[in-house]
Amino acid sequence: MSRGFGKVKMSELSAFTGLTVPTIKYYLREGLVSAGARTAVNQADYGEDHVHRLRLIRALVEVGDLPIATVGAVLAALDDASRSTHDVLGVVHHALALGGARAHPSADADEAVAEIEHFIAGLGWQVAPEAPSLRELARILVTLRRLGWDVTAEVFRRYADAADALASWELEQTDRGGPRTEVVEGAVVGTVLFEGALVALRRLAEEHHSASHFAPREQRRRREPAG
Amino acid sequence: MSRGFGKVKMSELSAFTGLTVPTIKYYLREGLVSAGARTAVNQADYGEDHVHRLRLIRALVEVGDLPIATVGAVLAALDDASRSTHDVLGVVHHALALGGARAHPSADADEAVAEIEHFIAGLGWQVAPEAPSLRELARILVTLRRLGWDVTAEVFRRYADAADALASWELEQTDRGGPRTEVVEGAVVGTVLFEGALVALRRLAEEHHSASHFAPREQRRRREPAG
DNA sequence: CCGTAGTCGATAGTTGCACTATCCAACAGT
DNA sequence: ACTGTTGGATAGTGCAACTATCGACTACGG
Repeated sequence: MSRGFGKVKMSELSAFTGLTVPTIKYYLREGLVSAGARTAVNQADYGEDHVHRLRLIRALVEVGDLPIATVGAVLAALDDASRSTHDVLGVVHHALALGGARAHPSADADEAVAEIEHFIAGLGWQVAPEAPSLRELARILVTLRRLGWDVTAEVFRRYADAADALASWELEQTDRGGPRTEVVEGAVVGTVLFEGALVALRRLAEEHHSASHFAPREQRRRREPAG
Repeated sequence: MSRGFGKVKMSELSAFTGLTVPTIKYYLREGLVSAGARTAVNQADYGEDHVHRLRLIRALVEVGDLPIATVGAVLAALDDASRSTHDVLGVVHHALALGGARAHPSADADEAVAEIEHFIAGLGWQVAPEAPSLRELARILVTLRRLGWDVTAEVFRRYADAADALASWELEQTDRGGPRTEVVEGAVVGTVLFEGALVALRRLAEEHHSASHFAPREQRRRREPAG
C-alpha cells in the first residue's frame, strides 16, 4: 500500500487516478472526498488517502454501478466510526438495490413478498423484513409468473444454497482484527466487487454449458452478436 | 398462458401491461413490438402475443436493467429463427455486460485478461475469447489490486465452482424439446431473471451471516440506513 | 346522425444524472 | 515578470427513457 508519496497536488491526484481535474472537483463538491490541506487561498495538498478514496469511488461506481449520490451515502457510513460493520453492510445492500426500485403495489406483489419471506425464514436466515432484496426477489417471482412460468419460491432453492455457502465462506475470510476502517472497507469492497465477479462467472459458466448442451456435436459455428 | 382474449385494443394493451399508451407507442416506434393488425387508418388490433411481448420487455428492462436499444437487439435475435439458442444466449450475455464498458487499455489490464483467461481455461470452461465477462473479471481483478488487495485470479475459485454447478443444473432444466421460440425465450428469461435472483439471494445471505459474524451476541440494535 | 372518446403518426419537450466547460482571481515556481 | 495551476462558482452538455401535444380521422353509444 503505502508508497512513499505523502503530498500530492490536484494535478497529480488526477494523474494517479485517471480522473480529470473537473471530475475530482465535482466529487469534492459532492462531498465524496474531503478537501485537501490548504497551503494558500488557492492551493491545497492532498494525501495518499485521497488517492485511495478516489479509487474506491471509481470501484463502487464502475463495478457496483452505484449512482454518485449513493456512493456518497456509503462513504458517509464508512466514515462514521459509530457504525458497526454490519450496519455499513446494510447501507451497502440498500445502496446496491436501487435501480429496480419503484414497483406499484398490487395483490400479486404482496402475496409474493409473503411467500418469499416464508421461504427465506425456512432457510433459517434472519434478515430485516425491510431488506430491499426481499422485495426484489418477490418482484422476480411475480415477473416469472406473468411470463407464464408456473413456479413457487422453491425455484430459488438451488441458488439460495449456493449463496448461503458463498456468503458464509466470504464472511469468514474478513479478518475481524485490524483497524475498523480496514475491516469495514474490506467488507464493502468484497460485497460489491465479488458480486460483480460472481455474475461474470455465472455468465461464463452458462456460455460453456450452453455450448455443450445446445450444440452437443461439433457444429459450433461462430456468429457475431447483433449491435 | 392462453387466456381467451384474441383481440386487444391499444387501451387494453395498456391496461393489461400497466404501461401507458405513450410508452407502448414508443416501443412500437423503436421496433420492440410489431405493429398490430390494421383495421382502419387509425385503428389496429393487437393479440395476446403483444401483451406477452410487452411483459417480456419490462422483465428485461426492470430485472435485467437493459437499455431499450439493447432489449431491441435481444428481441431481434429471439425473433430470428436462424439463430440457435446458444447464439441467442450469446447476444444476451453480450447485452447484459454493457454498463461497465469503456476501460482504457493499460499494461495492468492486458496482463489481468491473460491471467483470467488462463484461470478460466484451467477450469475446463470453453468460452469465446471475446466474451465481455472475461474483460469484466479482469477489470475487477485490477480494481482489487489498485485498492491494495494482494490477490490472484485464484480468489475467484470458490465463486467459479458455485457458478459452474448452478449453470450446469440450470441448463439441464431447460427442456430441449418444444417449439424453438419457447425454448429460446425460456433460456433468455432464465439467464436474466435468475441472475437477479442469485444476486438478491447473495445479499440476503450476506446480511444473515454478517449479523452472526460481526455481532455474535445479542447487541444487534437497528439503525436506519442513511439516505 | 352526432358527439365524445380513442387512435395513429409525428415531433417536440421533460427529467435525471454525471459530468464538462468556462471564468476569474490568486498565487507558485523559475 | 511570466507562465501555468488551483480553488470556487456557475452554466452547459449529452444521453436515455420516456411524456406531452397536435392534427387528422374513426368507432361506438345513444
